[in-house]
Amino acid sequence: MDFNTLHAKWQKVWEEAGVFEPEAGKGEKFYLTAAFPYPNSPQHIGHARTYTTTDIYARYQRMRGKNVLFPMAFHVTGTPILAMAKRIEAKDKELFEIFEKIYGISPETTRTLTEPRDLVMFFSKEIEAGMVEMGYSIDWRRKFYTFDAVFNKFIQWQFRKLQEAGFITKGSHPVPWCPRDRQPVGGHDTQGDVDPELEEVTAVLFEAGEGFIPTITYRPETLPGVTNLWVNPDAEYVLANATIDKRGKKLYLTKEAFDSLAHQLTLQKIKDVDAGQLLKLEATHPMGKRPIPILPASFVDPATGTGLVMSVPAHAPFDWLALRDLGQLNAIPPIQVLDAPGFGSCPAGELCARLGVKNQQDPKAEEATKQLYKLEAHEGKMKAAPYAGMSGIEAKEKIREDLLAGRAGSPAGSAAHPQALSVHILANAPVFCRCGAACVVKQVENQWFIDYGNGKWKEKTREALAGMRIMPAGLRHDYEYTIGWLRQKACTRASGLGTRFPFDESQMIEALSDSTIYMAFYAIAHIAKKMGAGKIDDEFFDFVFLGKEPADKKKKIPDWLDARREFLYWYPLDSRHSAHDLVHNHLTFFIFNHTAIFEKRHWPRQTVSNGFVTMEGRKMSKSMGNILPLRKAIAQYGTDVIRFVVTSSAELEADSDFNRSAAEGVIGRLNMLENYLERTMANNAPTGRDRAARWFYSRFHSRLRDAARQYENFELRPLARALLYDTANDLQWYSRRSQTLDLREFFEYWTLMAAPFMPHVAEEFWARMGNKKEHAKNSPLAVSAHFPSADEKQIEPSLEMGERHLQDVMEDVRHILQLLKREKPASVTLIVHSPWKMKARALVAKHKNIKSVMEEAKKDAALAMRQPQVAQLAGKLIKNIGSVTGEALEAGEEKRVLEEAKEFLSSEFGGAQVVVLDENDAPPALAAKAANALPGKPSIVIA
RNA sequence: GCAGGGGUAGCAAAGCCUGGUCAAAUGCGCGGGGCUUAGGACCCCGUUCCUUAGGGAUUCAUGGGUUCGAAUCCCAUCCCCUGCACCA
Repeated sequence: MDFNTLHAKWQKVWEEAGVFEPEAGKGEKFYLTAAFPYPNSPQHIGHARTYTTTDIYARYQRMRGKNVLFPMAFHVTGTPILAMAKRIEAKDKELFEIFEKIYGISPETTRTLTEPRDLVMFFSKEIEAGMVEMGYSIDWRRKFYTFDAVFNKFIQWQFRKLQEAGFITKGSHPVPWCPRDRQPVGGHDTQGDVDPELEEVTAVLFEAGEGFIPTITYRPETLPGVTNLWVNPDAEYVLANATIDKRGKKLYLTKEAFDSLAHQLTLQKIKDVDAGQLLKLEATHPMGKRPIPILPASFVDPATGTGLVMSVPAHAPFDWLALRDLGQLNAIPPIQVLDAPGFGSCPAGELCARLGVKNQQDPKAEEATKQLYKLEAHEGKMKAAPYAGMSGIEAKEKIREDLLAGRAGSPAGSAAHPQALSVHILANAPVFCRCGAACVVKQVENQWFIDYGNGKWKEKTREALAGMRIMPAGLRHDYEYTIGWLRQKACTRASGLGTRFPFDESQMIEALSDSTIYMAFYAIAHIAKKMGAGKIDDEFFDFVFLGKEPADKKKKIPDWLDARREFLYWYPLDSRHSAHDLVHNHLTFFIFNHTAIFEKRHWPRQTVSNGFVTMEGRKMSKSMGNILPLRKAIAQYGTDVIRFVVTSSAELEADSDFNRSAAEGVIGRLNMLENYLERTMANNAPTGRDRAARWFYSRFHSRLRDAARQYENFELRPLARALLYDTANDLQWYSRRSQTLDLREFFEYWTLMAAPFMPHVAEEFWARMGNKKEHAKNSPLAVSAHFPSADEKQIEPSLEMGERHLQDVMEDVRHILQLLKREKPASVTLIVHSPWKMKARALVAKHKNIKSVMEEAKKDAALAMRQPQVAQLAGKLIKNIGSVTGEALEAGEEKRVLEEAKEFLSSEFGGAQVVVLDENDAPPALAAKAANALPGKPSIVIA
């Protein structure tokens, strides 16, 4: 089959028939959407997973007779496209290389894409073409871009609604920041695409000299154990005035720390301070007011934190090592704060000794630190009041709180000055901006938020969630958890494409905030586009989405009514699809915002999240260069093959793998099916339903029976397996077993069963079978045919069991031949057990112990007369009790199966004579053998 | 740290909820055979170890437990993966 001509051929037919352009109001609707793409590069096979899953569902629902709407648009909001355009303008070598090597875009083409809008149009066209080639049943009439003027109006309306509801707030907020570009940095702005990670830490303030020495720590709970502070003797320090809570406070910092922290604290330099001067000072412990000496240490990095470090030698291996290196361990004895199991009064020292850590430069010091932190956090018990008895983790939180409130160590709990500051750092520092500057943390003022922390809103969202179907079901917990911890979400940025923030037009609404209710916009997108942005205002949206009458009734022109009708018809959204990484943000925001804006009857009904796609078992990444662009894959393997592999090689929630051999396996089986179809259509195939044919149809119809449920529940992997692999194996067995080839009925049903997965192949098969169908309900096109239900009359479990029995017997015969090292036996005699053995088997299955079996056996004439044999048989059966509890072939059926298969068995065993006997009819010479026959296991005699 | 998922034969991956028919599906890989001038494709058989009659032994991260019986249930331990936001 030539897949490339196949998809073009049928897509044209579908387009002409307009099957993907549903009209509102026609019958029962089904509305589903998938997360729209961000067009900053062509899509790869990973993107195909979500869209194909969505499309399979759409096609299935269409075959259930629903009026299905599956629209698509482009999400151009945000900064990455701007950043990319800039890089192209700067002739960024790496980017040009990625475009050329991975996506096959020539440098000449790339060079022209310096305008963000051109970039968007270039890639969105590419993506759209790929989606069309994939056969997605999308209604493209509703396409839009999130920078379209009409869409801007819609989003501004949404934000005014949020504002009215009290969900928009303003405040300050820490962000990763490039001091040179004076812009926030995301992962796409950094060298090596590193995501800057923010972390909140505690800077403890020690009074010293003219002001305070701030030291940043992850372990405030060890503060009572501070014996000294560390200063890097080679670093340059400054004294700076910091404004904290509108009060000035003088802080000592390294120059590097000053430059970095100035972005999140209000700092003014007062003067330079020599490290030597600092070393002469003495600090005061914030909790006990005891004097703390200041000592030199080389391990202190001037660029990390404040460039000054507190020393807790009892619990921090580095501190202990540094003190030892200075020879000060005796002069400054460690102070124990936590009791840890297996350790004495100085865990850090003891651990360093155990691990043989040489000095503060030894890499093993790092390991010791990790080990000890982990142990003490969980199993450590605080010694000092008022924290005595708390674990390390509990104390950490408590002490931090007390320090920030200025009440640590003061029994009265009097809130004086804060004894510590909360500071953000880059946990994975150093991170460099593409411009080369090291990134810092900036406290952005006047930042706008959507307040997902609002309790009432959370409640409403939980209510919406409770009414939704979540696929896979296990993710419900994740949604609940996310709703719980969501707080204020920064919703604006200084730059980017998209929509201007209505309450501060200098700000742009960021990407996760303008994509929460756009599914409603699709419903009216084609009408809004026609009307134009100039004719659209808040009253329009109020009317269309909320049913609120405009002040001036004359505004309600037909377009308004049409839009309202479309919205009421399509909403609520029946199914929302995305990859599972969006559960924690987008999908939860989506539920939140629906409850904020829309009436309850318009809240969403379902979300479906799928895993990613790996390439030959490895994660796809630019750096590994193993990204397979979708359109390249289509050209190579064909649309339906990709659709099938990406959706069926793993459970919905797991990552699926795309690999050559899987794709080739699918192609091979499709070719085989096509081959069978040709033979079926050739009309000279011997028809008629022998035992093997009935077995085949029994199996097929039970699969078909399960298929509807599997489509509905996204059990695509087992469904796909049944559809292709198991069915192919059955076909092979059928054709090996039987002289007939009666597959017309199979193909009519199979084609429709496979159509959601492989619409092009299905359409082709459907057409080749002619326009008169003999079994399934006919329809001019498979795409709009009715999904068939199974013919349950053809499902015969005993037939399947019989065939299974035949295979078991064949396996046993083969095993024996192997042991005998024989290839061509002269004869194979199969001796079927006596009827009384079935009775005995039933008793064993019931009682599961010999004693009861024998008691029951006495009551049965046939068994009572041969008690010793019954006992022996029961003993044998009980040894393998599992095989007895299952169903067995009825009496007589076992022999019938073998009798009917004699000829087949003979040909399978090199023409041997095959004889089937009853145990009672066995000749005396075989009597001993015959006695071994068991239900389900005939005695086999090979000669 | 918090939350979630996982560790099964050479690899991938089912089975686990509802214990027994599980030496454990299926696909790939590998070995043998058939077909073929040969190769490929395709078909058949095999793929823990032992076994000249369909049998036996030891396996499902590790260690314990429950049970007549555990890959499946319970406890503990070790290891791996993902997300934790202002970023699409």
